[in-house]
Amino acid sequence: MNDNEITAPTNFIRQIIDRDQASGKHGGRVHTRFPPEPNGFLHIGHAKSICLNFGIARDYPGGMCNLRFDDTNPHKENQEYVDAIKADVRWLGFDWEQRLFYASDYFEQLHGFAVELIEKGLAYVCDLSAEETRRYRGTLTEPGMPSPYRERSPAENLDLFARMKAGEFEDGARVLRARIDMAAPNINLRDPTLYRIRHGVIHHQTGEQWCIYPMYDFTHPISDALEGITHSLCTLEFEDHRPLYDWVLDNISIDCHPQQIEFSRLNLQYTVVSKRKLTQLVSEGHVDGWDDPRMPTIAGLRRRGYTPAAIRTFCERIGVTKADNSVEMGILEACIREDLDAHAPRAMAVLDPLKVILVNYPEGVVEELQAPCHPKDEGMGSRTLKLTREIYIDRADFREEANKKYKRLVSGGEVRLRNAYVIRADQVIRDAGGEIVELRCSYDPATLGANPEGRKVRGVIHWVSASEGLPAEVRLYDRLFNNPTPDGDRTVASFLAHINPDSLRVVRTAVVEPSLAGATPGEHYQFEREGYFTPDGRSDDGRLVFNRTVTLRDSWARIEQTV
RNA sequence: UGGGGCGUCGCCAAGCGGUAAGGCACUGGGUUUUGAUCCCAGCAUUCGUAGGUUCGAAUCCUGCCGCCCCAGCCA
Repeated sequence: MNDNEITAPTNFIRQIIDRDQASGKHGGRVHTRFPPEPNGFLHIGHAKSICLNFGIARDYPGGMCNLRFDDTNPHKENQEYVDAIKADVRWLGFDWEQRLFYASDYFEQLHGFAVELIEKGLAYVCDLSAEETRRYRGTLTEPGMPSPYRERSPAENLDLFARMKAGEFEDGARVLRARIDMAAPNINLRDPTLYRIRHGVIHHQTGEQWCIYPMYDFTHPISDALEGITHSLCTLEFEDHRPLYDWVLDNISIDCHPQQIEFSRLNLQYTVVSKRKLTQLVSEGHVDGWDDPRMPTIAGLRRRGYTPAAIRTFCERIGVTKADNSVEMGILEACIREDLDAHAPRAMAVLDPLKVILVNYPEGVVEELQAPCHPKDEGMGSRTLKLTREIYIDRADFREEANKKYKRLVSGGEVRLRNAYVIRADQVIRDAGGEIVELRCSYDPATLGANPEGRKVRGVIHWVSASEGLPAEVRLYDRLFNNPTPDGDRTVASFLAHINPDSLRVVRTAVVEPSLAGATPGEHYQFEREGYFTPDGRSDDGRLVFNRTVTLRDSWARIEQTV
């Protein structure tokens, strides 16, 4: 393989499409769709589907991808979710152009196809209760029993279905069912429900126009066909539904038959990617909302400081297969570090301040120093640092004694202040309790942009002026769960048992360099030696607030443990 | 014990009968005013397993084992 060759995304679905293109299937068209149900926020698993569907549309000549809300269950859905989903898809960098659809756009047509099935004797109105229906369905190993209403005439079914639509029956009193095979080994084919009655709900798109709502298995294939979808991509759990998808299209008068292809959903370690569980985290207050930076939602990742490019890279890296998977967080983290390392301007922030007085530095002087915003990208310009007699360094960057592996400040030792001078620790000041409260250091005026002669400094540490620095609140996030598969543990009652109590640490004492005064949400910074951070508005008392996106890789952490 | 899927390095994943890509992680070494980045090197005689077909099998066939999904008037 050539060095410069970029491996284009390849997966079994694209291979199928390649073959279809070669054979002229679908007239050479490639048309996909992303069909979320607006009953929650999009999460990283949806991002995989979005990147797959929109990515295919982008990469094939004339390819298109629709955004379609699968809104057939008004009970759980609402406009807030519709709006959030649209915003998230756009933010991820994808465009459905003029093709924004709702399954509810097709309610009239769907109804017409249901009537057609009834007329053909392929659907019937069933009066069994939900409970009875379940009993009649049989089990995984035993065939079901035909409903007593299965042999109703088309005329009677037509009449009953019309009255269902007219609102004559209560919720649950009757349903419309496909008439397929009650003994089918595939349970989905045992006369599945096509329509149910739902009174008193206001659908976010159709209001109170309907009191009967079509089921997914009936709606989805028809919606796909109506939109001219060529490849209908969905997750593995729908594999068993494919015969039904095909049955619907084979038995109604429609001239398009998309191909359903299933792929495995994403499982991300140390989190949950199930809308039900994410909803529970939000509704029970375990997190602050759908956009809590610990959530694997698109909104949460955005607020955490993830970029669309990083998420897209991630989706490309994890690939698309039919194998069950459990993706390590490390892959997602590597993607965001890669993006931010190249694009985030650098800054200095001290999270756990320890005051340092530069005893030989003049009082009252504010020295302006220029520092590059990026060590490798001069185009990113520079910012002004302000050095004063009193500064802060991080408590972890000083030790009274340490072996040679410790490359920071030690008593009597020298270290460089990043982008500034070399200093030497001369004296440690303690409070009554013996805790170190201040360091007296001397700086070497000859070391600005130059190494000291004849000596070697141990390392480089970051700092912020005590008087010129800005107070800030920094939120340090960790994994939301302390178990790699919180929802796969059958020994606990609920995945909630694995919530990490330390997933959020709020640091209110941080001080950041003055150039960050105008930092705004949506920006990304690398706080040197600390990690990547993104502004998150202001605290109640007006302090800057930063969310930690991800730490820097830290090989010292490992070394330190072995010392 | 019905039906549908899946099993290639710690994780993800190429491979599609010609003799195991790549990424993440990990381990060494180099550069470095971020213990970051970057660079260089190492990291599956083996593809769930047992047979078979073949000059040749991760790729084809058969058996076995393991894991996932399905009994909503959810999607």
